[in-house]
Amino acid sequence: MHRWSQLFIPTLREAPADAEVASHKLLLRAGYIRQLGSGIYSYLFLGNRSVNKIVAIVREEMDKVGQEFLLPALNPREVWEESGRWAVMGENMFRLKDRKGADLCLGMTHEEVMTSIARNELRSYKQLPQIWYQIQTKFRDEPRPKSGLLRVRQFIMKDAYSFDIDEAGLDESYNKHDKAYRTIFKRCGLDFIAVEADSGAMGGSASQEFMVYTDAGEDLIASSASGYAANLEKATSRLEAIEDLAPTGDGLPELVHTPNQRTIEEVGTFLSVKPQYQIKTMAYIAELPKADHAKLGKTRPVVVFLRGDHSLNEAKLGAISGGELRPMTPEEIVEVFKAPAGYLGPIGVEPAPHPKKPGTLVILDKALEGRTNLIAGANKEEYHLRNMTPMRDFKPTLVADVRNILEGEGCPIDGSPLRLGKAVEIGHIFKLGYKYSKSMGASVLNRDGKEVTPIMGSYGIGIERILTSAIESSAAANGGSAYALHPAIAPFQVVVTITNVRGRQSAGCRRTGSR
RNA sequence: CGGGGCGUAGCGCAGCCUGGUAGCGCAUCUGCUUUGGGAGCAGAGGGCCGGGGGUUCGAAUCCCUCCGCCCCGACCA
Repeated sequence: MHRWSQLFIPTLREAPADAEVASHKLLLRAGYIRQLGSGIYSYLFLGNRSVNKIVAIVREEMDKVGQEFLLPALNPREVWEESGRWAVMGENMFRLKDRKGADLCLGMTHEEVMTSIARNELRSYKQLPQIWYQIQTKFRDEPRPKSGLLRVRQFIMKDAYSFDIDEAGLDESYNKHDKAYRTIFKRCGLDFIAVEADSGAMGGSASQEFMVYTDAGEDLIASSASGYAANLEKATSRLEAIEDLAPTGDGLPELVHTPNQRTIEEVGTFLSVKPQYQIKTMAYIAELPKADHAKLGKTRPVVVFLRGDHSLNEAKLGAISGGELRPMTPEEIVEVFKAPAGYLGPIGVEPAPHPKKPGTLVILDKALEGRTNLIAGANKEEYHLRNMTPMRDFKPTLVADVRNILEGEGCPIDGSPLRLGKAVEIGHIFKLGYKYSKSMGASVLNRDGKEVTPIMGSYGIGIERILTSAIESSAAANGGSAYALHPAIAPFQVVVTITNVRGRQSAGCRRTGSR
């Protein structure tokens, strides 16, 4: 039992001006945390109690599937060189030198260290599967720490790693984590949602993020009543069928004079055609990764055709094009299209025959598949074309889903309306594959006495994010100025307060309060 | 890193434009009163005005520079 009057709980009537999001203000005001620097926070008594309770829940559930380790936060350069991430992590990694001048870094994640242990110790398939986890402080020199505890440079993560003999084993380890995570978040009282995530350049076969809807979040996710849920970078939707325009003239592409009509809106108004009957042309340059330089060159033009009222999802496009995307300069546009922006379209653009072959990568968004008689730029100043029909009048390098879905569109499972909203990621489970076990040379002997590379998974939970997202959710339901935590993660479950000091009975209770 | 903003008492702010060495609310401390919903009255303490340099008789106020923090964009727990 603690006596409030003797505790250090520095509450604030007013939130410091630096605090923007609700959880940040409230954590400060309730005396849970204090800021030390950008993205660096001290957890005071109350904050630490909550964190400890969350950690206890995480540990309890994780002990059901794995074994707890504690790895060093201070890592020598060598292991990170082996995986290639000493270079990849760039500025995000805190680096330092020891007195002898040797390079060290502060761990941002621990695939390398875990794999080095696995490599040194695991010899036989009989030792697999293994699930090793830890609850430890991570360091990341974020480009922009923000929103209080939501995005910081030092935070507590539960990170777990699985080693299996084959994919079936990985599936099992992955599913165990999926289950454990759901239990953990439920016990913490969170209203969470599991979404399909972009596995990105890491090249894993599956990846799931656990998200909590909140405006303070940085991700956009879509979900529907059917149970479908996905990160916007992955989300697809069912579109209502559109009855195409009737062809004009002979039904073949027909030039229309459209002086000074450049945007979708302008052309639409000018020709009295809604945006969904138009083709939007987007022009990018992909700065390709070094591995592709020999084959595809340093950069390649990427041209995308979208439905007029749709917007491009750069993450989806980036996954297809590879490399970093940037918009074309006016000069580059003229080079590729032979026309200035405002009149761009498919005709005359030379598509690469295959995504892996050099040349302009031309992508037709799936939403335009099967459409006919669309309006598009003519690649000729002051002209557009009617009757444009994809695949008949032009062929892209490939057809792909590269658009952003919109709120209310039908979900791909049963067509029920999609809810789109910002969310915070509280956990992520990820089928890693062989990336680290291979690059770092981990292997075990299989049943046949042959050396095989174990397959890995990695799984993370942001401890503080459980706290912050819980507060964000509660604050949102209370007008932003108040919150309540689930007893499982609240610093205290019961506070006894005397409301009438004159009442002898209650005054006498002072010393007998319970936890 | 690019763009925007801020840095004056523990917290929230005013003063800066139109230089004359600092003020308000809350909090804190003392005393008295009060006591069923974050008390009232009276009094008190507390400020390197982010750091350094410059202009000036004189700088919180003007100029230069550095530092820090927040917000908007590329990352991820």
